[in-house]
Amino acid sequence: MSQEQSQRMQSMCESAKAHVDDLLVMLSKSKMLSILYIMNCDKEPMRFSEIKKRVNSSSTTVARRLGELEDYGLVTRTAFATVPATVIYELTEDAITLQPSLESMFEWVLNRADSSV
Amino acid sequence: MSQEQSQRMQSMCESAKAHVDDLLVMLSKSKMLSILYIMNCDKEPMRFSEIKKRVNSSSTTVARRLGELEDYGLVTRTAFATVPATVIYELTEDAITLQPSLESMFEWVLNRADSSV
DNA sequence: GGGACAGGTTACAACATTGTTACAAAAAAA
DNA sequence: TTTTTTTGTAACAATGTTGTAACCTGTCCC
Repeated sequence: MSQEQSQRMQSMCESAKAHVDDLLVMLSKSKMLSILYIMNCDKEPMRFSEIKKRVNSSSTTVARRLGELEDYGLVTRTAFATVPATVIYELTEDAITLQPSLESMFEWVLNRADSSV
Repeated sequence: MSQEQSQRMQSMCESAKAHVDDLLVMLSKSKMLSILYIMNCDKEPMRFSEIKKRVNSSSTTVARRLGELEDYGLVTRTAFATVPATVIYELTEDAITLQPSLESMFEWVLNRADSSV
């Protein structure tokens, strides 16, 4: 890492602690990163049941996480009055800017997994 | 994102789920991201008490998290037989290759924190 | 009327995690 | 001799989180 980056990191570390903490707590909730992960994999809008199936969790937890993501402005929820109901979730622009980080994180995991097999 | 990258992402999403999941579960534990964050900010080896103070948590939790990070090969623990004891923690080479991802994640967090003030 | 379906919500019991308290070790200082 | 310090660990009560089961809405189909 360059000196310049290092300094930026330094100053980043000194400020905005509370907000950072909030976000870290949110991202630390169970299935949260998984949801962002799978929505990141498959860029299409995704239905509730699809998300639930993919992260392998209960309706309750998935609903809770999606609600939190919506509150934080990371996903949008759109309901269609079809029969039966159709609700789709999409990452917001904001969430999409997080993609590169997640992606390189997952790549790191995979490289690691490869060399440890 | 390019088509090629998208395809890479796709194939990543189909394999090695277990490993990714392991990492996500580990990173989701309380204070885990915070610990990596502060160790990332301040690249020097860090003492137990310093980490504890910075993440504002109990000895028990900090010890648990550091143990998990050590098990996972992301930090090394070095004890010196001084009086009183001195123990330092450092990110491993492996963790350092993960830094750019975490760093950009933290940057994303900070940008968001800023704009929500 | 009675399903069936998607997409939830609510209540609650089961389970997991956290912090607190007590304790330990070792040597130097008071 | 007692205190002080750092770095933990063990036990356990308090707290937080999860999944389960039940229920709900709205509409189409039989």
